[in-house]
Amino acid sequence: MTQFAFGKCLRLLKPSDFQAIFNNAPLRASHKHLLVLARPNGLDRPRLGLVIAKKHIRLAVQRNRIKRIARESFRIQQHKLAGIDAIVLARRELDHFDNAKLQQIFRQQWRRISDKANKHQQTRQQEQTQCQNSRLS
RNA sequence: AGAGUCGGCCCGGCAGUCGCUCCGGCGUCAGCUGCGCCAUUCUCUCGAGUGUGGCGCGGCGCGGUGGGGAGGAAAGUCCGGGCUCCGCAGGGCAGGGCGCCAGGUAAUUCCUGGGGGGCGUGAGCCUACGGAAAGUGCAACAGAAAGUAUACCGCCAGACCGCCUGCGGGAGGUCGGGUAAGGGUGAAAAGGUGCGGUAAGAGCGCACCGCGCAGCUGGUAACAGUCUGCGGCGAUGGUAAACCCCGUCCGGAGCAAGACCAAAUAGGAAUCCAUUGGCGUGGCCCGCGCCGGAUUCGGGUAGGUUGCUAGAGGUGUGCGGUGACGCACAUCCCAGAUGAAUGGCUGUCCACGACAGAACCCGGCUUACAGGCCGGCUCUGACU
RNA sequence: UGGGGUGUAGCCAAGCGGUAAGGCAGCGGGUUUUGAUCCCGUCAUGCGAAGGUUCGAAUCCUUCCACCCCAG
Repeated sequence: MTQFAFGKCLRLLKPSDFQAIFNNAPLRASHKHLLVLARPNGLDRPRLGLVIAKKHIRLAVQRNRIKRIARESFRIQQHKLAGIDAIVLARRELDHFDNAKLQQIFRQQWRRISDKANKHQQTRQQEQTQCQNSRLS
């Protein structure tokens, strides 16, 4: 089952990678205890970054747990998110959910991101075709 | 059996499946890259540069495979070290820590053993426990008086004043005295109990207890004593987590320390000479560095590599020691990430799983915490 | 991860061994026809929490808790 691997090429590794998404994130999915920012990266694979602040999630054990669940969920869903860079930001009280509930929340957010990504791509294609049409006419 | 106390150990187990990270070894048809050799193209200053191809070796990546992968507190950062840089970490001042004694240790404010004091029937537990006769200070309010102690009420005899009288004296007032037994205040008022003593009282005297000083004995010492002698004890009140004194220890920063490779960008950097002045450096001074002159060419931001885990290491046995611990031998290698791994899901078993996540490494302390296992000892009850 | 700092009423704060100033806000009353101004009074069960030293602690000591700042 090699297609579900989650190596270093599927993660955001540099501060510049993170900064690029914070500066321009056309795809957003918000939840009461969670925020996902994303943008197309022009690659054939998705990449994930995690920002779990100590200010919001106090205990290191809880921060680790949230990161594990987020990565696991991303790993399962990676084929629906191809070509997208995503950052997950934790908000306050995200550690109040158990593992099953967290997985459910993440699955929901990934679906919303992939839907928006498809729509975004369509609109861009439409814009391009419109441009071409207008130029033709 | 119940209650208690001290010490040691464990931190869900098993199976399946999908992942992460490090290490070893294997493969690599195709991918990226370094080095060497060979062949060859072009250039010319004719033995160098450049391009292409082949072979070999290596690295990255990829694919199998084997193995390792959080804690007793990984936490708080309260102490102590190692390590690294600041020239050496040296002298003085300032500042700070510690504080019964002896030992252990790399070191400590830690640990072990001992002493004093307190708690408990006991096993045991707790203990910032040097000095107040070096000096300075503090004690609000209350109280007569709060440190060279003190006379408010009271008690006592005396002198004087007038009053009553059964002429013995009695009650009252004033005056200057005696007194620390009694009352009252306070957190605290300066030995206790008893007998004697006295005008009333008082270590004023005596007995016992307590206290102080000196000696002797025991102990390395702290200290102890049915020991001896001396002192009536207003000697020497409390407070040093008040200043302080005495003894003892401490240079400063911290792996984001530091070292190396290096796009970009800027014009400086290194060595030697000079040491008056200016600037800088750990809190300050001594000290040290820079600014000046001469000579020589490299410098180091993004990013990467390293530091980075074999250590005051674990386990076992023997020996020394009351013990902390030390010595010897054998044996084992047991996380090393870096946008940051050590996990998800399913099934199953049970005592239904607490507190909680390594970030340079150790030794302690403190705080959080569901439960389980083992051993020593004490008390109470029953039976033999 | 390392280094440093701060907690006193709803807010801003002084005090740093002897019964917690002051200002703003709030509440009650007075002045005024009413309001503003002004005047008077009131508001901390105890100084982030728990122990300890002391006769006495916001203050001194110890251990915790919360918040903030600095360094890639």
